[in-house]
Amino acid sequence: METAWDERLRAAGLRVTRPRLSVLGVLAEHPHVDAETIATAARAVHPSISPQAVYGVLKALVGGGLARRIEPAGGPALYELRVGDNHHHLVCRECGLVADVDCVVGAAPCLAPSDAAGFAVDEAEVVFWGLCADCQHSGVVARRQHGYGTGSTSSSIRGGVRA
Amino acid sequence: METAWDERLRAAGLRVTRPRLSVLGVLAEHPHVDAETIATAARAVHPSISPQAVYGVLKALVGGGLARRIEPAGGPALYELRVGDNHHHLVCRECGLVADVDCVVGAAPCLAPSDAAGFAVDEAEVVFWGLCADCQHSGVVARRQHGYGTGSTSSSIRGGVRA
DNA sequence: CTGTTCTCTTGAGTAGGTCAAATCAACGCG
DNA sequence: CGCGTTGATTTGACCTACTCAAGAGAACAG
Repeated sequence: METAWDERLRAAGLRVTRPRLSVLGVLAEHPHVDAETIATAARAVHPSISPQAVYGVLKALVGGGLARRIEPAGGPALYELRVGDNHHHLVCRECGLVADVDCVVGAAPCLAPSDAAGFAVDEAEVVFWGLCADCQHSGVVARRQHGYGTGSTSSSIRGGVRA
Repeated sequence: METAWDERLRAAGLRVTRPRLSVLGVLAEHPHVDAETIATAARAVHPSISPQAVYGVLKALVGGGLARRIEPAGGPALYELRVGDNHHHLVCRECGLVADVDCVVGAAPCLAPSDAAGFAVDEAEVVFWGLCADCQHSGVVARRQHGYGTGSTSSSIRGGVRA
């Protein structure tokens, strides 16, 4: 899938650099990943990339509208390339797996709270919490809760299922 | 408002202690506060309370179903006493003010994503992002984004408007 | 009043970021 | 194609929000 990242970067007013292309490559392969995982995976392509560079790149991508940042409670921020289509997320309490869901009730009714209390709402963020198919069959009873894992310096790539 | 916190604590299988009553008192006055602010306010009532005690108390309260924890992206966790009624939140991007909103479309339609992708969903979390009435009139253009404030060791009490 | 058990205090440690200064590379210009 | 400007990356320090562990202290049943 030869995407023209060059053009998209330039269109956003950003320079085309190796670190940025590496990060975009990782994001294209793994729908929902945290910064650390991105750094690890990107290093396979561009070994000299530093963790802070990843943060910088991600901030630039989010700022330029090429990526979106989501922050599920109790875990690190995740990044995805799917932007501008108002979709939401399913998060597994047990393993952290994230899947996309299209907007619940059509276009953007989520943008209309029953009573906005004077707020000018510009975005509605919806997160569905539950157990993914695998974890349901593992007999586990939602241990994850919130709090950072049991010391496992996680770096597992959390693939996401497209809804 | 003389609430029988004693009974509610005991009903949840928790002991009745001074720190717990102090924290409950603060939460009753301020609908959506972070742990640090709770600690500061609680110290006015019970000076010897430690920050860690506050974390412990909050964990106990959440575990016992007396409080709820919400974690808006880009900021510290907030706690509230309103539990068990499936309501959602409006968050101001500028000042962080949080207001409650009742469930958008009646009972719990939020619990039915269009395609659950095999997940067993047990909760739907909805956050509406925008600008509160005050910040709209201040001519500011959403500077907050995410990231911890400009060094101000914040302790401002963020009151919440009941929707 | 006494003992058990839970809770709080104290202190140390951690993940997941942020910010600033200096080096380095992209790319428009001639 | 080389040059300079400007933006990107490296390097390194720092910070917030939170967790865990060990011991002292308080709550409550008997």
